[in-house]
Amino acid sequence: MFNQRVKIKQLLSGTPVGTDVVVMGWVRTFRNNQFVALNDGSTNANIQIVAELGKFDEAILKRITTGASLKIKGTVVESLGKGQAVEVKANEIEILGDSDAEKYPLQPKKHSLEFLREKAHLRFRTNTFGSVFRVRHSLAFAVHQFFNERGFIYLNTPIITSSDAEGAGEMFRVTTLPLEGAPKNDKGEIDYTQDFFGKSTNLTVSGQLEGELGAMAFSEIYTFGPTFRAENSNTTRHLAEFWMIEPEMAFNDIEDNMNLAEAFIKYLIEYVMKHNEDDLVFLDARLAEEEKQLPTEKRSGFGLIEKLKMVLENGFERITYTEAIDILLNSNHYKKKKFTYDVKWGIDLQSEHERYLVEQHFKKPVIVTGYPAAIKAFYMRMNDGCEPGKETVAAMDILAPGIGEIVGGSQREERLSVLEARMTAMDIPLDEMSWYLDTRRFGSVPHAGFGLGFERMVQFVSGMTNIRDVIAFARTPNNCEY
RNA sequence: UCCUCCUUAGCUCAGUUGGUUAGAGCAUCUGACUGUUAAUCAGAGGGUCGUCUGUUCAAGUCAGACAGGGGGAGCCA
Repeated sequence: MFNQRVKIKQLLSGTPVGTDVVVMGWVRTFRNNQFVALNDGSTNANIQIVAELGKFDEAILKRITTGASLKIKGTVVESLGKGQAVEVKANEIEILGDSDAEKYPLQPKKHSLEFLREKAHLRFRTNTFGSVFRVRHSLAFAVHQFFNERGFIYLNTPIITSSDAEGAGEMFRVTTLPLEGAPKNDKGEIDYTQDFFGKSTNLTVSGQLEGELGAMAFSEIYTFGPTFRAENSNTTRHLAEFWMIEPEMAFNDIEDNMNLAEAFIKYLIEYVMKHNEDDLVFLDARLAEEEKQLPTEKRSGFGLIEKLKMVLENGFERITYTEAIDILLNSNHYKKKKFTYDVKWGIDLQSEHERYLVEQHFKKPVIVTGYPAAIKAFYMRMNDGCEPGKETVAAMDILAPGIGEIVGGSQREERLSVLEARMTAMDIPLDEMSWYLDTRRFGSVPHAGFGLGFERMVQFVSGMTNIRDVIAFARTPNNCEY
């Protein structure tokens, strides 16, 4: 058996002095021809390997370069140096893989995130991305644990869909038809009956509609999978391929929905604070360093861990859309005409408005409910007793400081006639959506759900400002390396 | 897609009003040192100044187009 090694995280957290160990990892630095800082990704902390002078061949020592992989047999000893409590005194050094020092792009120094983005295949070996992706893993694990503890069924909704009624964004087409000379029908349009599925298909933009079908049997389900949007979005918070978590709960209304979403976000944060303390401490310091470079007015004013604690300790502010508009209209910001976009009832809130509410006014996450029906999707439940012309739906968005919309959800329209009327008004073909409408025909119940953008959650918890730095291989317009 | 800024050594960046042979730190290589902590010290190599076109006696520097990237907006999660 090759692998009898001890992971560095475990080694550093209490392997007794005097133990013989096997350690493997990649060289971060090699100092003084004697001291190797070795890292295996289990933690940002390195184990110091000591190669005593004269004990090893010069030829072997020459091959210990940044990025090379080593297998070390040695003994755990108390360190004579100051930087670490223990170190491994090497008896055997095996070079598993060489790393040409002239070509290896990562140096023991600070690199820009932009540079590392172009070296996405190697950036996992840096402290920042080590921490980010360990935090991402913990968040993913916590997602499953949270729902599992509450009896939710993990439902895998399809990646390829024929439904194009969702309206969540531009879609990527899935086809096996040739680009040149695709078969045409009598109308001169591409004949999708000859395509692989016998119809036009796309990559999913949301698993929600299928998720609702599951909720109508299991009571509570969640999805957690990749989602695709072919929007030409070039921002720090959009990806063409991203991961989304979409719980859907029967016998739940909009308030239950908000309660669950808030509990969920807090659970995720709490989990990471408990299991990734070292990584958060590192990311906290990294963010503080980054913010030092910013002009004062762009700084968040508090640290990463401080922010996460504040979210855990304080409830999310809950306001209606109408209240949000009033707050904006009464703000000095508005009176001094500092908003680029005008504020009045009926508009979709612009990011500057959301940011004002979250970052200036409340200074904590805000849940906005009761949006105008005209600006929201067909499946959201019409609120009863609205003033004519001011119809609202039971929608809710959770806005987070620095990220903006992190959750979008709603109570769904369970009344068949109301839903059909809305779909007709919005030109959504009822016959194609018959399978969806069946949920309202056969034992319809009040139900609700939401979508949480996983990468935005990772951004929020890690403090990374660009979404491309919290997914392993980012897909954005004009960028599909690896 | 729109607005805006940027592109000089492997990386991070200087480069004055257009003017001789384009610099620094880190990295790399060579040597020294040997309990170092992004080791230190000495020396060396390393550049089609994003690409193309133009203005000019002369362009890293000025202008235009294109490409790539950052930030912001819209769309949203």
